[in-house]
Amino acid sequence: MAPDRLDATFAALADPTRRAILARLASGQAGVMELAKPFAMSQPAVSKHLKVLEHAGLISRGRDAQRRPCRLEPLPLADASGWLDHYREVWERNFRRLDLLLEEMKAQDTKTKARRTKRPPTKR
Amino acid sequence: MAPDRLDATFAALADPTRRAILARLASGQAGVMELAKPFAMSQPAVSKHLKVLEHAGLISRGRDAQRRPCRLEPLPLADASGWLDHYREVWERNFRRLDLLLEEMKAQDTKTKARRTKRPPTKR
DNA sequence: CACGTGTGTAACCTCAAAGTTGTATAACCA
DNA sequence: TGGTTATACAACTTTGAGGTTACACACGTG
Repeated sequence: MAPDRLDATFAALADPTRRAILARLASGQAGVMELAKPFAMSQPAVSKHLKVLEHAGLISRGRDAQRRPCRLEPLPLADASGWLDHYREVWERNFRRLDLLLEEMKAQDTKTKARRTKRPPTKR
Repeated sequence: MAPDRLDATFAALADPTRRAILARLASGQAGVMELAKPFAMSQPAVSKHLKVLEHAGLISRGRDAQRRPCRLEPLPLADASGWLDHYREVWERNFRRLDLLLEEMKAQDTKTKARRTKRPPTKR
């Protein structure tokens, strides 16, 4: 799973227009005009979004006369999902191990020690 | 789950430096200097990345003397993961229903019909 | 108090993303 | 053939992301 691939996938997903396009494509393939209709934006703009999605491997395109229908390509979604799940799992394992608490205790200890060695010239 | 929130989350995850920071934080909280060490980049640059992550709600920050330790905040990860899983599921359901195949058959039929009505003046 | 350390902020540069309009290409339709 | 439809491409503008350096501020230490 190349990092560049994840870069492209997450960057593609960061735009609400592109997520909406993917959502639409989840219910079947569609042409550019059909995809562009719901958006207050020109057709070239949508074509650019499609190019981004295609470059990220999230969609692929076919031919039907002068139309270039788009279809969803779920593998990059699976990769991204895998990355997220991996780190969520790691985090939860660490949370269960109470590493966080231990680190906070250590920090607290350091602070206390520091305060202790600093006390002498203060009020009293 | 507001769309802006997903925007911020995915945008934050689109940068390899930030993903690496999150990976590091998965094994416990850390200060800015500690996080900056592995990267060929200045401390302010790392601070900017941390600001992005914090704004996306992916990390939160505490106080330990002059240090501002960062800790992973997994909820946005769960949201993003949920979005991905949802659309993967929808896509797979559609795939099982063979919608794709049906649409391709329909397209094929249209093309055939068109070719049929166009034939007359051609060879034969 | 003076100093070093850890961080945040400001001003700046560069580049690419996201949109626009206008035009070209390609396939169907009359 | 000429016209319409679906799409791509090119050139341009604006905005923001990601990096830099220089500097300010807060806090613990000698």
